[in-house]
Amino acid sequence: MNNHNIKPTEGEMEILQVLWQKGNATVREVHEALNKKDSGYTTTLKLMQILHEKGMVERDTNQKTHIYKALVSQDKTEKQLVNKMIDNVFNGSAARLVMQALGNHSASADEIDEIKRYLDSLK
Amino acid sequence: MNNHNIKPTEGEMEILQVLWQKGNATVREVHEALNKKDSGYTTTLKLMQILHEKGMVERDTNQKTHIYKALVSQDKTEKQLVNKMIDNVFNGSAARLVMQALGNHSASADEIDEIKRYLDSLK
DNA sequence: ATTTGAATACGAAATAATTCGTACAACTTG
DNA sequence: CAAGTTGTACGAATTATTTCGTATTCAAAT
Repeated sequence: MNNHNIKPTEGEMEILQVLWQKGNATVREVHEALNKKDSGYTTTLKLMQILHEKGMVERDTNQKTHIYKALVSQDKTEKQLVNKMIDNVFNGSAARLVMQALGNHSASADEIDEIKRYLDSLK
Repeated sequence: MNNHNIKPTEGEMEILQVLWQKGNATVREVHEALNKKDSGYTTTLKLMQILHEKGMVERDTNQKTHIYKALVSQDKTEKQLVNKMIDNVFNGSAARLVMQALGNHSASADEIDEIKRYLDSLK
């Protein structure tokens, strides 16, 4: 099995987000998308280089300005983080996490309908 | 407002879990509940002392063996972590987190039923 | 061609988190 | 009561993560 123990740090996750959203991007684009006032350009660069070392992103170095692209799948990475949270925080109960997530302002009526439809499709 | 920026680390969370579950416990009880083969008793002790410094737990020091109890609410702490994940990982969409959590082996048929009942109760 | 600006490389400092070693205090119990 | 056991205290080592400083390269503009 391939992508076994990917465990992006928090900083790495922020960058992966941007790459997933944009498809591919330069360091500057990522840095600006993140719009961090508390850390500089070279910090973002370094983090992206680390992601590359770890094999989580690839980059095209044909031009002077490298272009990055995520190699790890958004879906798998998300699942991994969610599973980790289910284990660490909710004692293994996916249901408890779901209910905690829904007992939130964040879940609108529309979202709830969407989830119900999804649940039905699982049957 | 009181509990403003609680952000337990991963190790701290594990301990809080045990305290929430047991109501209160000694360091040894927590350490054994965690059953970590890779770190010793004094590590658990230290972490619990840090939790105390940070005001997340209280302890009864009347006996030689101190008895710890969580001060932060399980519900609030869980909500905080879930909201953080919704923001950081799912771009603000609770629904996406829920679906990711359910598209898992971890969600059994029983759990799915339970969630459906819960969703109905929200209407 | 020289200067300037924007990029990468990368070691190392700064910060955060975990883990441990060891001193010492308080209770067994033989 | 002496010896062993179990506990806390806490500084310091270790490890992980983030951040930065600075050298260097490349390309564009003067």
